[in-house]
Amino acid sequence: MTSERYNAREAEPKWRGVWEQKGLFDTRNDDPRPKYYVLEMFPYPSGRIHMGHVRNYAMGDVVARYKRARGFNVLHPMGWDAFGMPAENAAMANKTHPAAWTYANIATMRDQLKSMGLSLDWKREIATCDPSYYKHQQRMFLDFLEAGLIDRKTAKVNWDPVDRTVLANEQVIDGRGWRSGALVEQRELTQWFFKISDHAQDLLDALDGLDRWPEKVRTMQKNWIGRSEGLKVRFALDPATVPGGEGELEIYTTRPDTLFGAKFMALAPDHPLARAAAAKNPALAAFIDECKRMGTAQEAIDRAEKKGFDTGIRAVHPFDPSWTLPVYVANFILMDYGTGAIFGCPAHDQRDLDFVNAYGLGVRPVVCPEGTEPSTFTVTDVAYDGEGRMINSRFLDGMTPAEAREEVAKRLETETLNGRPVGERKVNFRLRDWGISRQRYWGCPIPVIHCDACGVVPVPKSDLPVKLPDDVTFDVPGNPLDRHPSWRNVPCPRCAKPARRETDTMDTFVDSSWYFARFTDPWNEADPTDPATADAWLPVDQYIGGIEHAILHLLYSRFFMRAMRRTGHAGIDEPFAGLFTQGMVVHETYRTADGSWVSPAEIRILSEGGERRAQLLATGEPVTIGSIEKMSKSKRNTVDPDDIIGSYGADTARWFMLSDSPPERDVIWTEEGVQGAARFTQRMWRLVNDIAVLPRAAPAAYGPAALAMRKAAHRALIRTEEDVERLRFNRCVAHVYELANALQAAIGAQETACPDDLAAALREAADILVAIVAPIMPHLAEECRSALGHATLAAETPWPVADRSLVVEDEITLPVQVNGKKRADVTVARDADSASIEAAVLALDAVRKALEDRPVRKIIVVPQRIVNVVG
RNA sequence: GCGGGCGUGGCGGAAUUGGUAGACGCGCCGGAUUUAGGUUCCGGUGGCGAGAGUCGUGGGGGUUCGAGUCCCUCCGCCCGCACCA
Repeated sequence: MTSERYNAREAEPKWRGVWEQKGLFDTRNDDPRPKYYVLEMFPYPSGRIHMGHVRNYAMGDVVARYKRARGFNVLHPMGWDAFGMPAENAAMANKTHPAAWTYANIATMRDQLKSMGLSLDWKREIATCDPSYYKHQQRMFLDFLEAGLIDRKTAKVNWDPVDRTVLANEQVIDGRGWRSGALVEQRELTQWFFKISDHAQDLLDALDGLDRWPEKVRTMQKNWIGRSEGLKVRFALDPATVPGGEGELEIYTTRPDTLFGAKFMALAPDHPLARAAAAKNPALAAFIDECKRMGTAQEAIDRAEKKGFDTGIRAVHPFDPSWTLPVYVANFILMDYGTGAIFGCPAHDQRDLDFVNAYGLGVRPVVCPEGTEPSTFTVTDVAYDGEGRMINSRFLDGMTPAEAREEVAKRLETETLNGRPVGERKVNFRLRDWGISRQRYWGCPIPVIHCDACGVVPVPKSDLPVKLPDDVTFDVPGNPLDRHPSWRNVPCPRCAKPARRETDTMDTFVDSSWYFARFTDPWNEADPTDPATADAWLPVDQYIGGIEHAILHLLYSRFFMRAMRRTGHAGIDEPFAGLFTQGMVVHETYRTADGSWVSPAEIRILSEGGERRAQLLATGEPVTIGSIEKMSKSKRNTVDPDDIIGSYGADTARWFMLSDSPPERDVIWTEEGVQGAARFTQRMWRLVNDIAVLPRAAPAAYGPAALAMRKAAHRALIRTEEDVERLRFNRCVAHVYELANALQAAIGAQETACPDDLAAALREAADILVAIVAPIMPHLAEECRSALGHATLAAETPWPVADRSLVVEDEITLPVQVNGKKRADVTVARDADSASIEAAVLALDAVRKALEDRPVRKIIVVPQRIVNVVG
């Protein structure tokens, strides 16, 4: 009976030292055991770790430690997503260098992560801002360029006026830059693009094979890729109405079945035909200008009402030369989707309906819902986009829309205009190419040189890396590389004449698109990967991170893996076989009377008669308890992991993080919850010490109490296995509590000396308890294992072998229902047949009473489950 | 508007996937130990009822011997995408 408390502050560093000294978590590539690669999304070195990191890395560490105990060769590495804007902002604000700021943050955060007791292979640590990393990224850029995976083109791009850089479509959220929050403008710039859209179909198809990804993420990617099947249709233009002899207008539609409901054509404001018409029509030109002004901000586009301008051009209906349609320029048509032109069918498209209602162009329904009389079917304010039968559509009448689509496609494919088919089937994707050029300093330089004579010349691979110059300043806005002559001006590698380096750097999402592959062989100086080693480790078996990367990082990585395969750096397509997206850490918010936010560390919670109140620690001033929100600096509702680890220990923080809330949901951080977790560490320690003093024995047989103990232990073991495999950590925690409760009850029930059989059962149960706690609270597990007299470390102890025969009961107690309501229990032999169970059930007083003399109509016996008597 | 998810005690959540609703934790109530306790231990804790019971998983309906779980319908909340032709 020990009265000594478990001292996490002393024990935790001690055990970490032992693990490190024995190199327990260093992973060898030549280890013959089956591999398991578990990876958490690597952090941006922002300064200090936050509770979100603690949650993320605690989850990954449980998986890593569990799989290691199960005999896998586990790869569990850590690195730093170290390029990016905040380092430049810090450099501007503090007159430091981005590298100095970044590496200092890395040093701090590495220590913090180490204090969590994570079983990481630190020998594989990488930082993306290190030339030893980005050198290989530049090499792959050149390989991709050779393989035709990269394009340089002028395109309308998203320009962030605050960060003064280009953003990818994926980085524009609600029309604003994902970092700066500034309204994004559209600009024409020459940029480097990864041709991700060439892989759209493959990226879409392969989603079906990612069965260990959350359905939600797959759906989001599916929608983002945005495949649609349709028809390109070329409309002849009435020669009398065109500005400059244009003969035709090509549109894209997914609803060719509604062609007989067409009421107008519409062009994007920057469509060539619109420009040509505007050249001769000042009013139209003014309208287009107005659209463009609106168009600079994505958000304005979303809110703008439907506006159009009649160009006076008439388009000829493909099925009727005598039928012409007005051609409008409209503000809701996008130049970069389809062909930048549409035909409008108001009856069956809400947008088109709004448009004709504004311009008085009329509506003609061509699809009639089943059960509605065609002659009375009208569309006024709400477009009908459902199924039905074709009407008002000549040779299509009576068909379903699907049949009509096929019929129209068939006819238009064979019809010709100017010697080419009028219609052409076309699959369209919403996914655009990935623009990677950024006008920033703190990123991976794009390894090309611009020569007036030779054009774009790749930097010879032997000259890599193209290192960032150190001597830069951030006192003026813009890209310091642009104004660094000695770095920028270089001879052309091809003709040796004066030339200029590319001063754009790569989007930081490029850095994170292959780091998981680099971890497989981070020491390789010659190549980005050793393909055989990469293929042996990849795909990542379990990837864990936030849902915010559902599209950006995960889609880019999937593309990059394919590109690496094409260029011989790996042999697989999909980087992440299993993906888990964890929830956020949230906390109550607090405000003083004047409305300013107060941090949890500054207040005291008082509870009186079930009412919770808060007051300021310093002054006693009352504080309002507000809603539960994501931890954020602005609302000051953060809790510093250092403080928690300092006062309670890493194990308590890890334990609480994984208790209660399912890992995919948000977890509410509460002081009471942490204290509960801390209480359990002490309880576990006492329990283990109580058992450690019991005699060691090898009993010949186990009595009922000992057997019950063994059953409880093996049941907890089996359930924990199931739940760790499915990442249901909250249930794992519950199993631990249940076993601890059972152990405590068994010890408490002993009034005299503990018999040998029970002592042995308790020791076995304690070992199992330590084993199932170990992945979550690894330091405490070591201390307990040592107290129980074992010489080996918990971290290198194989997972206990569950005895499944123990959890199979000889006798089982079945609930007995009468007409669906539980009235009794019946205990029968496990393999009792239905007839004997029925007899036993009918003999029960409670059953006879519940039946109230009604005859038994039926008895349902569900083996091992339940009995229901129907009377 | 389109797509996805969710709704269970005072709170976080379990429920073997159609089979005893509320595991486990937090909180709360009572008792014991303690000079004291923000320690530890024991007991209790969905509502109503003295009790046998009875009601109960957002509301209503259905399928079934049996529904938190399946179907229909309504209500509420959350997330993602959004003029994509």
